[in-house]
Amino acid sequence: MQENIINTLLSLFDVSGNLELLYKEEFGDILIDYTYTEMHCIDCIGKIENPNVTKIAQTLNLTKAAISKIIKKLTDKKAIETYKNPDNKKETYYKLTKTGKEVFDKHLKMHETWCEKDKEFFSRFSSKELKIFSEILTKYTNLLETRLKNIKENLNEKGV
Amino acid sequence: MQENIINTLLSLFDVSGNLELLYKEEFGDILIDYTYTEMHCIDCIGKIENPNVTKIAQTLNLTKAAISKIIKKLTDKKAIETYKNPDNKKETYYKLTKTGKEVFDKHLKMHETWCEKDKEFFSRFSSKELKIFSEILTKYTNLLETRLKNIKENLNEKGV
DNA sequence: ATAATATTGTTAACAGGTTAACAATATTAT
DNA sequence: ATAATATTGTTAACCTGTTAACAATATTAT
Repeated sequence: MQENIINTLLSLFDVSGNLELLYKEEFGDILIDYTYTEMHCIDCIGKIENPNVTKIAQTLNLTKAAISKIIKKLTDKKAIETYKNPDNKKETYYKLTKTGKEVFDKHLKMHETWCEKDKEFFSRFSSKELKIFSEILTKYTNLLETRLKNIKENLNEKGV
Repeated sequence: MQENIINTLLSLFDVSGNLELLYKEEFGDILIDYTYTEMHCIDCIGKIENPNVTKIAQTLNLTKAAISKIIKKLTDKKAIETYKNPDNKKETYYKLTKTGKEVFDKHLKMHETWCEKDKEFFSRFSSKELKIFSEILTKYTNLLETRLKNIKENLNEKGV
């Protein structure tokens, strides 16, 4: 049984590497002008408080260098614009333009559609079953997340 | 509840994008001379029958171009060598050298260690709970796998 | 106050993948 | 048999991310 679960998890990991493909075929029309990451960056900018390169990078689990480049593209596409805090000359913040807001809304809609599909799938199971599933899944995910976080912190410390 | 599960799945997908990091910190010493994909390529060559670029690509869910490059590196590192079927001038097959076999064995060992850790985690739950978890996880994974397969087939057809 | 340290965001160089075009060989249809 | 089609594996050009080095600014310790 456990062997079984572990193999299934590996398959799931494998599939998840191609989530972008699923997304594209589902929402290709909307995604035409923005890449997967660009859209998530827009989502992030629309959601967090005073987003700057560093915060976005942390949220999306990417490097600042990567975000820096994406920001440039989004600026060129006029999806975002910058603003500053007069007390801080170092940090630059971003907000959505009208265009950016439209993309943001479309993405929200996509996300909902995605969730609907998943919900339909899960509605087949009893709430008791779902509770058990959710509990184990959450604990397993937390385990991996914790391990990852530790590794990343260690890497940073070594960097110092 | 379902919302909850969906979000957890998204977190898990996110983590799974960094599996390589977990692997590296766990098995860094062994991985020093071979990248994550190179190792999986070696694993593949050790496991499948008459492996050629095409088969390996299918197994690892990568393009032939990617495998072609990795094959070159593994050949340079003397981890693999080629052989031919006298009846077929087109296909080239690969097998592990002694060095390659050593890497293969190490990888098997790593995989076992990985499984042990997971098993330890799952041993906390009752077999009834695990059964439910396994069932839902398998069905969900199959759903995604099927959807992905269809998309990839469609892409190929468009290519024709 | 000032020196030491840390943080922010950019850039160049690189890594590892993709797509598209291709030559060589195999397979299929006629 | 031969022509049309498909498959194999390589390559060049590209894309998206990373690491490492950096200038500019903020923060902290003395």
